Amino acid sequence: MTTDTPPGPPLRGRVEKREAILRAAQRVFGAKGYAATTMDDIAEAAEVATPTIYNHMGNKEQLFRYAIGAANERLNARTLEALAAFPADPEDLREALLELAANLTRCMLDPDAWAIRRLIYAEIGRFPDLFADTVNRPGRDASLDALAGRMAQLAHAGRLRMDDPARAGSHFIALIWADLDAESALGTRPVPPDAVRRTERTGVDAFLRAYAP
Amino acid sequence: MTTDTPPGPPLRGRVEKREAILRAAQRVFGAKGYAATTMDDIAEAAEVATPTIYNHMGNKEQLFRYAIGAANERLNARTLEALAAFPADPEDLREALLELAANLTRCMLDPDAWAIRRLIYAEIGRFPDLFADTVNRPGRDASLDALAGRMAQLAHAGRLRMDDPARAGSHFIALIWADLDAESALGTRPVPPDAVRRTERTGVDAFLRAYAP
Amino acid sequence: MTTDTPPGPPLRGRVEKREAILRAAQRVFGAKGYAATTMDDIAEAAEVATPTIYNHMGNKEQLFRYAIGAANERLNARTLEALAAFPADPEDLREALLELAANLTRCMLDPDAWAIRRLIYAEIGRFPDLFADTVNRPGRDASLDALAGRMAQLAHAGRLRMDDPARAGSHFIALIWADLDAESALGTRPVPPDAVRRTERTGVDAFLRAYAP
Amino acid sequence: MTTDTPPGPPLRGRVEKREAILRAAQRVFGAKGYAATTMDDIAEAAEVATPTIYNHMGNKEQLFRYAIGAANERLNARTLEALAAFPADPEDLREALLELAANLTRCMLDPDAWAIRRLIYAEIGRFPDLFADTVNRPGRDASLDALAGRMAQLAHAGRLRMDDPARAGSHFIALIWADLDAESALGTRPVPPDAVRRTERTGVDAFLRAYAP
DNA sequence: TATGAATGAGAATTCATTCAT
DNA sequence: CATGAATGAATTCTCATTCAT
Repeated sequence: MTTDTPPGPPLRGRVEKREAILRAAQRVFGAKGYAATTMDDIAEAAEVATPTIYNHMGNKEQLFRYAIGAANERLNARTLEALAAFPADPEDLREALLELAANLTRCMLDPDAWAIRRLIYAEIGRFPDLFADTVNRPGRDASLDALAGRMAQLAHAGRLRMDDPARAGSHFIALIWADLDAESALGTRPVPPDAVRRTERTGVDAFLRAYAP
Repeated sequence: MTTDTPPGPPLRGRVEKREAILRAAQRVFGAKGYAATTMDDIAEAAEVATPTIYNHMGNKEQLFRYAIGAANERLNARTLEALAAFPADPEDLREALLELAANLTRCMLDPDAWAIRRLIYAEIGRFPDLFADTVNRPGRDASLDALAGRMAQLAHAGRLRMDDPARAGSHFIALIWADLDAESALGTRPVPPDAVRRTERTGVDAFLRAYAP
Repeated sequence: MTTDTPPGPPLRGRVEKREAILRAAQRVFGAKGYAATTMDDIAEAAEVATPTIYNHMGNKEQLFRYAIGAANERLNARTLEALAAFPADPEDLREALLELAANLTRCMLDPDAWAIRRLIYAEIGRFPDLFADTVNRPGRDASLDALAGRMAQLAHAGRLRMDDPARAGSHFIALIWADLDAESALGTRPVPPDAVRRTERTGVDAFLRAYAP
Repeated sequence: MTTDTPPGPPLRGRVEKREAILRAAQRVFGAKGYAATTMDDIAEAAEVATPTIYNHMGNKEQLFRYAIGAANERLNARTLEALAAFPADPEDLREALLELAANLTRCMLDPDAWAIRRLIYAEIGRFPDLFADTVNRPGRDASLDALAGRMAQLAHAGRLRMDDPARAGSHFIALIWADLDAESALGTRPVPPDAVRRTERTGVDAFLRAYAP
């Protein structure tokens, strides 16, 4: 075949290299923060020459945005998955909520999730739109909406009682998370599984006391 | 009289210089993050020559620790104050909890508090002991202990019912804070006061439903 | 049929590509100087891929030489043309010299000519042979020789009086050019036509006073 | 005298360092051009650490402007000196003009002068104001004004005849310079002294023929 | 003690050039 | 041949830190 300009994504060539760069960037940025991470660090981690990063990503800031965006997408997908697994009309509500809580804390305690969260906290000053555009909008909002939907279903089914399903969702998250952030020293210290379980259980129970009909 | 501070805004004595450096460091670190802040930035903000900072603080890392420590102390004092203001045996429990909630969120939404929180999130990777030694131990723990004490008092007085006062305190904080972090875009966006009030109110009410006898 | 040149302004054949590269190189080198010009700049201006330049021209230095050479050739041709247009035995000598002066200054004030002149000034340090081999020899020398020939003719015809026709030619050029270089800010500022005319006229008149019999 | 600056010229003070940097910059820029000169080159030539250059000069462009400005000043001073040495009412006009011519060509053929001239030609594209602000205004204009003044004096004394002294000055310069630029290959090749003398002499003679009363 | 000046060690980014197709 | 991708080697500029006063 002659060359008939391969149609499709304009970004051509070694897609694998692009992927490797993004993965490496997530890893290194997550470990060292934005400013302390050098492009050479990432190049080395990705096993690529430094200029290759510039060819693919433009500059450090762009790379950061791409990396955050990609990581966030991955993480949000897992959160939505956890929510999707929640049964429409659970037989044992407490049991179902406990499992949901376990799934959610697992997502939130994941080292990658912590890394991203720390990065966003750290850099929101210099990337003010990052939170709104990249993180909150497509990620957190979607998850909270989905959770609110579940809450509304439960209310409609008479299993819970609430005025504002979105608020109930927030409260659910707040209660099962409680002070796990402090316990894990912002993700830098593993939390013993039974401490997590206990936090989830007491959270779910408080939630049920507050929202059971 | 030792120091005859020359009139006007001019050069200060010894201790005042140290104070000025610490204040400047809190301000600049808080605004730009650790790595993006230069010693010259701080020197300029403190109206001091750069080597003076080294004379007083040793090096950048030390300065950071001192600055975080000082800021944290100030912030914690205010939190403890808020807790101390809680009446021992409130007449109207809901009213008292609402006021406590308002005091606590005021502390937590304070721009300085956000700046410190962001810094700690950002740098905990490179200052692993910072959280444990400087922040959590003398600060958060004290506050949570004080709150737990209040909860225990209320339980003992039969106003609330709970197994674990510390946990109840965590739940209280969690509920009145709910998603104020997202609402304020991690402290980079002001939250309308009535949104804060609503969050506090729904939080307090959920708490009361969960913990009232 | 090997090439099925896609329609539009598309890829050219072999020689046209070489031409396009040379033209682009003259343009870009002329605008930005040697060191500040990147091969990618030229590739983009020539609508060619960068390696194609290497295929055709070897390397940056070679390309520079080729480009300077080609531009110089073009410019010199125009100068020689102007000289050729000078009548062998002009009726009105002053008129004829004025026209010659106008033709020559037009060549010398041409933006392309300025660009090349600036380039040569700039790079003669790093391309010492450039001036001798590429510019002076086939270009300037030829023009000055031709001008000297004209002068000799005029002397022989008794219209002018001189010892050294080459020197007279230099003086002619010098006088009609006078400080047009400064007036045009080395070619970066247009000179009003009547200022040019005045310079030519006063130059020609001084020349005639100096060289008329 | 407190400080007896350690022996030799090794460690300098403050102003001396600035001077050394400027001298080195003139030398290196003059030899290699703006873009091809690195700050490290200059630092090495000045026996200074690279950041010291930034402390003193800001950045490369600033340094270039300072260097050009300083060199230009020096050169112009010498040109004005040459003009000042011209006698108010010379006994032998031709002799005086020959001496002036010799002084002027000496200034103009000076390697430093050539270096600056080449730099300005080279960089006027990227420093459009350089010529107008730094070079032409305080330098060339002053010299040409002074020369025009001399011409006017000579005209007033009846030694020369002219309409426009400034133009006569330009013509003088043009004639005594003639094609010395080409002869010296833009300053990269020494011109034998007697070739210079001959150019001056023929120039002065042509000038006298054109402007003698 | 406080400071203006100096510097060694990087860091982001660019560029001429070469592969592999 | 032409080209998209890749890279080693700079280059400008910054910064924490130290001297010398």
